[in-house]
Amino acid sequence: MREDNPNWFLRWEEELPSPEELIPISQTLITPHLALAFQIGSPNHHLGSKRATATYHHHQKLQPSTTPTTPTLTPQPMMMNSDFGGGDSTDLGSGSIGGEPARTLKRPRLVWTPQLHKRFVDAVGHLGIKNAVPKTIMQLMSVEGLTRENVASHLQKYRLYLRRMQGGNGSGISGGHVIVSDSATDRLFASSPVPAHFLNHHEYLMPPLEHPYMGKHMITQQNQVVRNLKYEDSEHGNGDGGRKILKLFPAGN
DNA sequence: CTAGGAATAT
DNA sequence: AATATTCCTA
Repeated sequence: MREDNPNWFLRWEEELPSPEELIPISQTLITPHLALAFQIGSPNHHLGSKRATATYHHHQKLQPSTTPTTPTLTPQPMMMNSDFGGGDSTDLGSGSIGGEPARTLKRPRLVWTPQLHKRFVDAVGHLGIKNAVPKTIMQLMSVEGLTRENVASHLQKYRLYLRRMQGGNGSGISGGHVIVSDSATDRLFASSPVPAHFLNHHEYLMPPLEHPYMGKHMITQQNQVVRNLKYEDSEHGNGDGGRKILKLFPAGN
């Protein structure tokens, strides 16, 4: 029962409760509008204590691994499970009531799943260092609902991770495989191969691979669904189903 | 005014 | 620890 067990993930996975068992608690019990109107931040009570078994708020649509037809990304802790017939229609804050999109409503904390992170790394890897900035990354990832801030924050962390790795490890990078993986913090980051550009102190070199998608839809808004991206898929620790356009939560719009 | 990035805050 | 928000600068 160690975390260093290479199978911990699988084991953990098997013990995951069925989705039905963990979706009941949700912030969607209250429509975004009502919540806003009544100034109810979130159904989450802020326990002044320290240890509070975080009750996951809000759920997402299920993502059948064998059915990549529904590339709805799940920001929630749940990856491909066994069989699960398309259980969707769990409209999150899609309260399209009145016609006023529940903007100004606090989005739930984004959970960077390995899948999401993979997209992130892919994007960063394909953009050069020069172009790997929050906005661009966000656009390339084309995850609906993902904000620039989300990416910026993650990018900051990611860079710290890379730095830590350059300094205290010389024989880290070998064709894209890093061997250092210690802190739990690094687990997520370690789940995706690190693009060489960021590790090698390449000052400023690295011809940014132009994507046919880039430069096309330079939308300043994040509510736009961009084109399909073709991502290479290398299965590593996570069982990845399919990837296309990911969707976080049907909030805005 | 927009956006990146480090520093803080939760 | 993981994300979010704030603050400063380009």
